[in-house]
Amino acid sequence: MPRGRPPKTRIAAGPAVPPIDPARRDRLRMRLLHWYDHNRRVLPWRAAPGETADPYAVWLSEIMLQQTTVAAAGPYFRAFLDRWPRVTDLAAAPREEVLARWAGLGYYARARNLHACAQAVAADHGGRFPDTEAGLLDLPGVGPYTAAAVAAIAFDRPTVPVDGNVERVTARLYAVTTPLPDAKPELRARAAQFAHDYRPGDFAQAMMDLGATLCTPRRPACHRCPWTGECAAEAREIADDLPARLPKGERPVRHAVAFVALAPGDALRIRTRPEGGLLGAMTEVPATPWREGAPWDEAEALAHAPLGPTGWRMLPGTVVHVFTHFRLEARVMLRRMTRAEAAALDAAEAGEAGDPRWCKPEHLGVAGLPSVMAKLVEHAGVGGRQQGLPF
DNA sequence: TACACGTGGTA
DNA sequence: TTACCAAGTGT
Repeated sequence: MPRGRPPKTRIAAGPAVPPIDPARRDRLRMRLLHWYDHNRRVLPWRAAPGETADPYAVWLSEIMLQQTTVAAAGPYFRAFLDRWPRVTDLAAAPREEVLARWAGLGYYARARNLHACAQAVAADHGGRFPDTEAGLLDLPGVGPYTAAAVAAIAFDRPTVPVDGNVERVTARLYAVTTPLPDAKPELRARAAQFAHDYRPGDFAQAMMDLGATLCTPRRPACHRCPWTGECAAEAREIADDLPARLPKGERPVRHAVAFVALAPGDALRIRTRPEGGLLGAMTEVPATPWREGAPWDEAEALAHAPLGPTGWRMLPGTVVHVFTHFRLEARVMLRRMTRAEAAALDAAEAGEAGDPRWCKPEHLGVAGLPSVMAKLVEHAGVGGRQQGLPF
C-alpha cells in the first residue's frame, strides 16, 4: 500500500463546454492520426510503430520533458536508461548519484521525485507501474499531465494528456481568446472530448507533435496542418495571437558573492544544499545569502567567507544567471589555501550542515554541479564546465 | 489560487 | 540583450 502520502484528488470536471459533434471528432482524429503516421518524429523514448512502449521509459521521458526541450532531455534520457535499464535499478541507486546525473537539467525536485517514484513502484507495486491514470497520479512527481500521458502511451488508456502543446492547439482549434492560465479549464474540457479507445497513445503524441512542428507558438504553418479548414483561429486569422497570456511580472535581481576556495591540487570546496527549495539537495560552492536590493560590499561579503576574511581576492566581472522568477548577479571571490589552511577549514566546519568537503577537479563531474554553480566555478577558472554529461 | 521551481535556445 | 518559451508538479 502507498505509505502516508494522501491520494491526489482528480481534477474536478471542467466548465460545461458544448459537446463535440461525434462525426467531427472522428474526422479530426483520423486526419491527425494519418498525418502522424506520415510525419512521426523519431525520438529516443518512442517505440517503433506497432511496438509496445516500455512504461518505465515512457515515464522517465515524460518526467524529463516537463518544461524541458526535446533536445535537452534526449542525452539525459539515454544516459539514464543506459545506467538504470529498469525501474528497479533506478530505485536501488544511491540518490546522490541520481541527483548528480540529473545536474544541468534543472527543476531538481523532478530528480528527487523521480527517485522516490522509482522506489514507490519497486516497493509498493512490485516493480511495475500502475496501469491506470488514477494509480499513476498517486506517484510522486506524477501530476495530471504525466499520469494521462503514461496511461495513454504505455497502457492504451483513452485519455488526452494536456500539455502546453495541446493547450495551444486546442485554443486555436476553438479560437479560445481567454488568456492563459484562466483558459486552462476550458481547454482541458475541450481536449478531453477527443478521448477515444482507438490509438489513444498515438493520438496523444500526435497532438504534441502537431504543436511542436506545425502549430508552433509563433508563425504556425496552418497551410500544412492536417486540420486546415477545420480550425476557428485559422479561419479568423488569429492563430498567431493564440493562446493569449496574462502579462508576466517583473523579474527581481538577487545579488550574491560566491567563494571559490582551492586547496593544493585545485581541490574545490563544495557542500550540499538543504533538501527543499531552490537547487534542493544539489551541490554548491559557499556563498553569501542571495539577497534582493544592494549588491554586496566586499567587506560585507567577507563576513561570510570560509575560514575568515583574509586571503580572498575579488575576481573581475559578474556572473549572471536567470532563473524562472529572479535573476542572479554574482561576483566571485577566490582564495588559494595552503595544506594547513585547508585542514584548518575542515576542522572549523566539521559537522556543519551540507557536509562541507573538498572535491578534486577530476571529480567535479561526479559531484554533479547545477549549471549556475558550474558557471561560478568556471568564472574562477577552475576545471571549467563539463561538456555534455558529466559521466 | 498563485507562486516556486532551472536551463538553454530562439527572435 | 531582453523576453519568451518547452511534453508541469508541489505546496
